[in-house]
Amino acid sequence: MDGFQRRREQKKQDILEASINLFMDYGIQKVSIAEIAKKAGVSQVTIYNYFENKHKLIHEVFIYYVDKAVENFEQVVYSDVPFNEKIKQIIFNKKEVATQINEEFYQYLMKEYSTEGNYIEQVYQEKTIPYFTKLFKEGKKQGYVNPNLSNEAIMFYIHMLKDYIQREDVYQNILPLTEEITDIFFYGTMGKKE
Amino acid sequence: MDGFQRRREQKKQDILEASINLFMDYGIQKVSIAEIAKKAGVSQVTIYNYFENKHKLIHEVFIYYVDKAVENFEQVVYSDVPFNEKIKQIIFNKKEVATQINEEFYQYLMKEYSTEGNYIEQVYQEKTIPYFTKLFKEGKKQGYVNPNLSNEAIMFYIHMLKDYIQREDVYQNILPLTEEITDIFFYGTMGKKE
Amino acid sequence: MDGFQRRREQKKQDILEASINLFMDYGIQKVSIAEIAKKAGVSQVTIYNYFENKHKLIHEVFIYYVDKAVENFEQVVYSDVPFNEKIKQIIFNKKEVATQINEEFYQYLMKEYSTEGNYIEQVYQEKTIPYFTKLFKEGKKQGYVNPNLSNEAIMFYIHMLKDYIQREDVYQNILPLTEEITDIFFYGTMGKKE
Amino acid sequence: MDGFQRRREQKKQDILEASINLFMDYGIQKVSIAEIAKKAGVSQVTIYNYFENKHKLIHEVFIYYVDKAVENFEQVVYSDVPFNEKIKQIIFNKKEVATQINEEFYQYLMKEYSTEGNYIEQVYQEKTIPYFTKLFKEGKKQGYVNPNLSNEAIMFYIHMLKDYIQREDVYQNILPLTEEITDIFFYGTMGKKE
DNA sequence: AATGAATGAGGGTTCATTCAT
DNA sequence: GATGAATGAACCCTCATTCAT
Repeated sequence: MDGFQRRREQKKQDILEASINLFMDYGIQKVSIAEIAKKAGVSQVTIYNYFENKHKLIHEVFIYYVDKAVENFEQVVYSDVPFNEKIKQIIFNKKEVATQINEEFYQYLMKEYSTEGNYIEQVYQEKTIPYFTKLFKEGKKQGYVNPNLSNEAIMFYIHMLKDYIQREDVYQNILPLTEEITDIFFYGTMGKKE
Repeated sequence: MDGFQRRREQKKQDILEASINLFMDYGIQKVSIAEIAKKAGVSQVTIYNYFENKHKLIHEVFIYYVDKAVENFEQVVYSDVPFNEKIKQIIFNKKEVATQINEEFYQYLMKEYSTEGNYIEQVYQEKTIPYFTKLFKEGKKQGYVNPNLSNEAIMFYIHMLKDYIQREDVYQNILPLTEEITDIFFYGTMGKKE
Repeated sequence: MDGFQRRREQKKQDILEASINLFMDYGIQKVSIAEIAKKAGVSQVTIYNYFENKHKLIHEVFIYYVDKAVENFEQVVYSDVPFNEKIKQIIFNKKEVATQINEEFYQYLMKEYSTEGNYIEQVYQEKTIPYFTKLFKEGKKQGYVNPNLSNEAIMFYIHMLKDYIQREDVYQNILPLTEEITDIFFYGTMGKKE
Repeated sequence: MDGFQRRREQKKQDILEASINLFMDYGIQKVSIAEIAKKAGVSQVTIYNYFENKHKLIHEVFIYYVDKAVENFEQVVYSDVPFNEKIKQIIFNKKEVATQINEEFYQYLMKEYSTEGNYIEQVYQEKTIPYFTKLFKEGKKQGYVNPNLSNEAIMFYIHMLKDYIQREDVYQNILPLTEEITDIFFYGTMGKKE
């Protein structure tokens, strides 16, 4: 990649990063192209040169985000720590984008167009589910997961925890509860067997 | 309340109902005053006569929504069924608005202004927490809740489940998992003690 | 029609008139909604309140224009003057909009959308052609039209003359040639039979 | 002309050809510099290197077009066929650009600036009119043109026919009428003398 | 109190043109 | 001389809000 290419790629990254940050802070619809342009330090038209229109930009931000999330997930799954540690990391590692998508993102895209849903579905089938399967097999072997439970149900719980905790308004308040929350995840409200 | 008053009150209700429905379906920002007016069968200006501006309208919709939710919650708590049934009802009774607010609502209001947060906080302190406390005491007595767990942690789980399941895109897919999900809530991923 | 209705109708007319004048002078694409608004003495948004979008406005201007033209044509056909006089009037009466549409109008609409074409076609079948038929029968009886000629060919000539002469840049220059032009129409370049 | 010069000249031609084709198909205003650049296989800036700005480009396209038209006209006039054949060729030979300019071209340039008008006027005085004079003298000698008619009037007819028939929307529909149309041109609506 | 009509401000997008390499 | 990248200005359109009746 020559200098031109590299600078072009860099600028694209800048715009994507500016977008993602603003979207996270203010939601998608509230953020205008003008704002993104300002934050990325380019003119509005430059954004159009790279992304054609706002929806295409959102789409690429979305892909960028999903890919980063999956990559992150992969790393944790293949890391060398016990099962319960992995779960904790998956659930609580904020900013290290999630296996599940931020709600407004998701809902926005689901309602407006369906292409994005396909991408998510595909990534899901090809990557997320296999990782989870591997993970749960491990969990069962280590005795953390009841073999009678379906993978779906556990995945649901993990997604939910991860997604919910990611919420700006939630994260702040539950940090002191981290231990208890993981405990409930493993042992339920009834508590540990002795 | 005389005829005038009553008709006035009725119209206000109509507007609130129209608003809440549209907000749920399309999100707050996508819904224009014109659309609300049309759905409520009044002119735009009438909305302004009752609510001053869009933000005030949202605010009142919000109050309306929270009050309804709390009322609902109260009923379940005081109903005559075992603890685990109550929990199931709280978590899975869709449409019977929640103890927790729809995310976009919340985020929107949190970001824009802080007044609403105070109201929620107040309702929380005065109503929601006491109900939960009563509920958990019951749960502990019936053996469903480990006495060592803090109320906060359990409330966190209930809120999360309720809120997450309320999501349009989620609800459809997890209905068959209902039983398993409640099981995990009570017994954790490790499963029942025998 | 009450005062409200009348004023509304009046304003709509104002906008249509402003549009048609500007379109005639500068072409359709060069004219912005802002300019029309200014000329009609209303705000841009008012135009949108009446016409939804620019294309719909153009469409209505178009209908307005075609209808006026046909009406005009009808009057001439049913008037009480000899055939050759009628032809002269049809061809040379400028501003009294034509049986045929201004080119840019036509081309623009033909290219962009096809609905308008249908309307023209319809008016053509239902009104213009019958009037022409009547007119030519008269012309043949009065000896101005060779019975061997098809109506289509004569209509072509009339349309052409009318349309061409309507052109801003042409009209000015051919006024002194009026007589000769009508002569050529009736007698050809070869000239009168004696 | 050396290699450099020649390649330069070639590129200019490419741009002019690309422009003229696009202008004919979509009208002047609808065609962007970007589109021309793409069709000509050069960068936008290259166009600016050759033509300074869009208006200058249009101007040169215009000259190019007029010159080609006159050249074409000249060929027909000096060809070795009878008068009526020449007329037919002038009028119906589509694509072989005309003695008269395409309307949008003309109107656009007339309205925007006046320089182009001068060029046309000049070509007109120096070339077109002399050719026509020669042509009509021939026509009169061969008995096709009434000697009492002014050259202006006949020129008007020819221009009009040529220009009108060039129109995309017209050309398609009048092909079957070719014979009749030429007949009317020579003999008028009253028909041939016997 | 209620409405139809009107508007200023702002958003997404396009385009002729210039900058930097 | 040629290009990819960048831009200011303008355009169509929407929306919360106000005016006039």
